[in-house]
Amino acid sequence: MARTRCYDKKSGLKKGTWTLEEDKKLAAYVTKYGCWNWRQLPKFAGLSRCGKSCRLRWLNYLQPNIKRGNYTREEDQIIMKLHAEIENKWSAIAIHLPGRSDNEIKNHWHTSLKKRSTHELTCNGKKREANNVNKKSDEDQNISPNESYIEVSSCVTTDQNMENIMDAECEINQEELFEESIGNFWTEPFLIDSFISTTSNSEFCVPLEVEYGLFVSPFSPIM
DNA sequence: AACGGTTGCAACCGCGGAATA
DNA sequence: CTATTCCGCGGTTGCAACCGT
Repeated sequence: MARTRCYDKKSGLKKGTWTLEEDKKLAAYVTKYGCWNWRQLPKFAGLSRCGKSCRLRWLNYLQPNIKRGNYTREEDQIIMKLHAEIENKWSAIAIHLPGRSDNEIKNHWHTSLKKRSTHELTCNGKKREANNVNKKSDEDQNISPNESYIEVSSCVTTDQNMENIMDAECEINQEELFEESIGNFWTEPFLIDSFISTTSNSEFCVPLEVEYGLFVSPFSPIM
């Protein structure tokens, strides 16, 4: 599944699959002190990793509100709809799917949704062609080509309710989303709780600014 | 059972933009 | 204004698991 472990002699930094030990260290450190500086963080957290790698690992895997497992039909529909609108803006799409990282969404798109989308486009094309025959009558009834298209594209949205759900989803106030995720962050019992309990604070080196609260990340529990 | 091809996903890489000196 | 540093994003890669023959 994951890459085999390797070591970059040039930089002296480790690459490849993260071990449970590394996960524990990173999760415990970020939870306690926040991500005040990704580049410096691994040094203080006692990790032989580059900052980018730590950031990625945290965002895609260790973050407490991260949702794992199968995508729901709603999630698939949201992704496909947003991708049709804004294309490969994965981070923007991820905003509409709390708990899913941009990387995860991107992977999901490339592995399954892309094929489905292509298939459905083909399917729509055929339907649209067929519908062109009836276009004239639509115009007579003051129905725009778009409306007509939406109507026949049942292949994409077989359930009108789903469309409504998605539209509502898109209108969710971003502040609410943020508050919700922060709320979950602090209140839900997470895997990392056990990490923290098993990782003593004394294992970390902490910059004075962080230690004494001179610098506080907005994501830090110190807040 | 063995093999080769395909799939799913974690992780890396390079680039661009924002922030800072 | 320029140079440098850092972060975030999107594309790509590599590998284990799965599947079909």
